[in-house]
Amino acid sequence: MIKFDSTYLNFKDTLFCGQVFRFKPYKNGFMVFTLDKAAYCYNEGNTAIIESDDDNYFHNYFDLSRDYAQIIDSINACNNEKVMLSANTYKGIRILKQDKIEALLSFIVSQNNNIPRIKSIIEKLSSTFGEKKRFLGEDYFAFPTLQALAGASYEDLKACGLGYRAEYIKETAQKLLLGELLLDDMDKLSTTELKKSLLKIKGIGDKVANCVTLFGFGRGDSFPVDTWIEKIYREDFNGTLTDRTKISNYLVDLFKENAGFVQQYMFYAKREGLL
DNA sequence: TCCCAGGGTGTGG
DNA sequence: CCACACCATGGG
Repeated sequence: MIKFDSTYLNFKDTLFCGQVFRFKPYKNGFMVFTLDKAAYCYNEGNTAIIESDDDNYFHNYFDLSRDYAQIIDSINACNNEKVMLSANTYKGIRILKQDKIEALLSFIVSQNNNIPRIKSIIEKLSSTFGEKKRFLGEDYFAFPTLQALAGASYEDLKACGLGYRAEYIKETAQKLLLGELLLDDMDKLSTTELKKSLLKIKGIGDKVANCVTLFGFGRGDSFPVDTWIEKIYREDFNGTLTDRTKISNYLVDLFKENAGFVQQYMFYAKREGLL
């Protein structure tokens, strides 16, 4: 069990802010699934509590070694009211350090899709192709192995709701399985070079690449721009650019290594109606 | 029925 | 380089 101050760790906001898709309400909090692991997470008073069978893994997963007070302080020096309001309201969000492969495949699913459907597709992929597991008396399914996804038929993949993304998932799983894509070797690349490498994968454009560098590789100098962020840029930054790649580059340049955190605070704030 | 969703690819200019 | 049709699917 892990106990942690809840000032910068709010499970509801961290899970619902759109960075992750495998979790469900459970008792006083949530059950969170990643790869083949599970954790029961809840806030109680000023304490955040994580019960799992692999505390080391979840300590890293929830990014517990990072000083979020420093990030919030740094953002509060930016002199932009909308940015500061978002960050201070949702300072309980942490950027999860997700598994690279799970993040990459999950955000391929996310393209031109909405969050409830992304969740349901990934759940169905897991229940169809993943190993059945059990934690705290609850059944769940592990994220599918590369072997399972690479060997799946398009028919079975589409039955999970993937639509035209089925071929992206299968082809990417095959490349990962065969070692044609070595994500761990890409850790040493600069973020610019890393994005360039990810863009070579069919099904990954600038937005998904930014999600993978941020949520899978922990690169703060990423700013995924989707329809919501484009709206924020237009309405809350009074921006005039229309090309999403240029908008992303502009915002990364503005917030540097904290860009990804700003992105997530504001994305959630916009969706929650705060902005 | 059309529009939208954490967009991307392929083609034609 | 840019514009635009098209890509499955389900909810509003």
